[in-house]
Amino acid sequence: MRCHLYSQLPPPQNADKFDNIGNDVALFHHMADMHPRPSVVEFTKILGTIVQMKSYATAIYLHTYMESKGITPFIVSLNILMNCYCIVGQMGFAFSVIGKILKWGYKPNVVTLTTLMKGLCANGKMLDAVEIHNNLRAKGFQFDELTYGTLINGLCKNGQTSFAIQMLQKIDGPLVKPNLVMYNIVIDGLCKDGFVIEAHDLCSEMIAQGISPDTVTYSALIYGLYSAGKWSEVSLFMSRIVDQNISIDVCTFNIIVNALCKERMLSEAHAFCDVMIERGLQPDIITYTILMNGYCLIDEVDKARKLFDMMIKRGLVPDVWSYNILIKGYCKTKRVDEAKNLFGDMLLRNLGPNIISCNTLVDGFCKSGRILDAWNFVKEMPYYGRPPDATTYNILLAAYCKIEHLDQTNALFKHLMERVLLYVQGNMDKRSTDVPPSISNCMR
DNA sequence: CTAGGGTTAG
Repeated sequence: MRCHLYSQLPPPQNADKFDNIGNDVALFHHMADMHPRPSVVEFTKILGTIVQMKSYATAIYLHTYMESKGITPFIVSLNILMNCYCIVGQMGFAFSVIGKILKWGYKPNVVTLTTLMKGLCANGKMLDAVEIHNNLRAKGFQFDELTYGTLINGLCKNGQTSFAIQMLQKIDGPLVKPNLVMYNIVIDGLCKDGFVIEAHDLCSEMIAQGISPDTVTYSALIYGLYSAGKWSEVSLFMSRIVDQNISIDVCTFNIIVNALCKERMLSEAHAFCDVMIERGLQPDIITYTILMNGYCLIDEVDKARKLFDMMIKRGLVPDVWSYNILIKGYCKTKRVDEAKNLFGDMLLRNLGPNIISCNTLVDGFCKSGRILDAWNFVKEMPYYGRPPDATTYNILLAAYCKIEHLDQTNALFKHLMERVLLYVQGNMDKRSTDVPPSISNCMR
């Protein structure tokens, strides 16, 4: 079976990004053959550029290549290598970089250890990170403010906000002091945990310490206040921001606009966008997506579509999220064919889909009573690079049970159960290999 | 002179 939507896919739009990396790789190879050879600092600069472009595997490869060419790495290039292994989740290799550092006669420095700890925090080894800190601290190793920022963030993101607060209070020494970034992380953590009052108190404490809140602080607090339904406080903040001309960025505006949209206050949301534009800030793709979501929430899909088209006219490239919101809006108002058209549009422009786009459509077909269309679409999904997952089968089963009152002799139901069984078995054999590698690389 | 910490939408 072949799907024509898939065969019409244009070449990947990030092709020139690959070219840039290709240039860097070629330059790196070329430099390795030059006489006299450039210093390791020059090689390291290229590694840094490649890491900036998030091509961690390439950076790892080039460092290995460098070593094979007899170029002695130094502490900075090894720290970059450590960071790459941490980001791709290869913590075993990350630890082996410590061995390399010692082998070449260097000592792991504060950057090495901070990078390693960040990797541990991000890969479910929070306790190991804290333990490394405690052990080395007991031996007199001096960490800096970036280390504590990393650890405090790790604690908050791993559901240990109270521990993070303890750490924040404990580090108040002559060499390392709590700074704005640390406070912002904890304030955000408290807000996300639903402790808005405590977050607000911590903010006051921070101000008392002589640290002024910035746009990140305001973002976290406003997000927390509106999540907790504290609307009078949110509007207090908003009017303070407008009256005192407090400098905030697009991100903070987006949080406010989102809060207004969730409350179905679309005209107020538009008014806030105007304030934003008056202050010289351009609405970005997230602003548009938030507004579109607001219109879909009140079933005004055509207004959402208008915004979508306007956004494209302004030269912004929609992403898979903005498509998904509009697809969901069409499905919700039982205009599934328009949703499917948009889905095809997304495919042709090579901007998706992801599994959520697919499941939204499946759900849309089901909710419109078109279970056969839903089923046919599920069969197409592997050709879009998104084979059905557990959610897909949940949607189908729920819809089926509702419509057919669980007639177990029905052929479609039998077929569906077979597929569910296959899916479960497949996941037992090889977890997380849902996406075939061939077409998954252009998806997000 | 090259390396390490924080915020937003489904």
